[in-house]
Amino acid sequence: MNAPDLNLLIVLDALLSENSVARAAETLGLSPSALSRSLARLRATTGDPLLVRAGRDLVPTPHALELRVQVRALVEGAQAVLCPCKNADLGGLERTFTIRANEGFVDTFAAELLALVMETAPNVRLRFAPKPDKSVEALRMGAVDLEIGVVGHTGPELRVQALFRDRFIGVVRAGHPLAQEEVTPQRYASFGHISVSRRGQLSGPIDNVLDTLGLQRTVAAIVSGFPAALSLARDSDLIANVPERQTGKSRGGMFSFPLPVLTATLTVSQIWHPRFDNDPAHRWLRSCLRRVCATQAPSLYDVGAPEP
DNA sequence: TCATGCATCACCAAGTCATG
DNA sequence: CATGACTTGGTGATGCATGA
Repeated sequence: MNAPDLNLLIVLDALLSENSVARAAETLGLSPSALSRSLARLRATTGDPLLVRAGRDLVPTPHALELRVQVRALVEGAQAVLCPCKNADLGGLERTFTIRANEGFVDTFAAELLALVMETAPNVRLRFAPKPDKSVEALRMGAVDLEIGVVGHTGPELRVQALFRDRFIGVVRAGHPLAQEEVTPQRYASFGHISVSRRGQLSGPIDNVLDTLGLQRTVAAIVSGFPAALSLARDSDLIANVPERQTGKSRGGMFSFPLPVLTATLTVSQIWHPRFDNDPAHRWLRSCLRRVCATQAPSLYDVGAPEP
């Protein structure tokens, strides 16, 4: 039996990352011709064209797209095996971790997390990326190291670990008429609301609950993040509905109240790709996040799962 | 139409490995 | 140890697609 040349995996990984023979060659320090020949061997080995011409560019075949994530994980796994001690020395570790989290989480936890990280690994940088969407592709491709959020439709292979529970509360400006008396569902619904939605959705779970009570609220504004909602509420008579734990630092001087309608609590989790399961530096970062979240939300930190 | 960028092919050199 | 087959990567040439 002829064993396949495993070096071809590295070539395939570069090709599927760049979608270009020339750029992949540059990445690997080879000539375009040498890489083109490697691509020919890959085609012969897999029995699939893998990349086909589309005008001036190359585009991956469906089979290549299927292989992309697997090949990336294999190459990174091999690199981890061959350099196992590279990341074990946290004091000398130089690495940038990309954490995708909403602004509220960054406001609340980033400073303490950074302090904890710097204590052990002074050369590590944290990049907090916005959440334009909930695409799992960035986790799969390694563009994002950790995702922080409520688990939705994640990829089946992704690892999830609960960090803390949160709940939505209502927030209005100081001196708001709502703060003068008990907040009943009727009074709550009678004021204008600010909806937080990246996709610009007008209604959500709160509307469903109000609907069962025969009530309807008016959403006067839609914003993409919780800090923006609080800022708008501070200067208007609108009600912002935000998660309690992730907005603690931004609500100073405002009136906060439990929602007068029953809504589900949120479980905020850290989510990562299994390729990082055994990466010492990644494991350490996950433990730092758990520690910070446990410190900042001790009464709610009762959902933690053991680190795999 | 022509310049440019890109992938691929033909040919050559260097290294590896099996064989006598 | 010498030799030949095989593999891999480089150079240069070629063909194709695109945009000015």
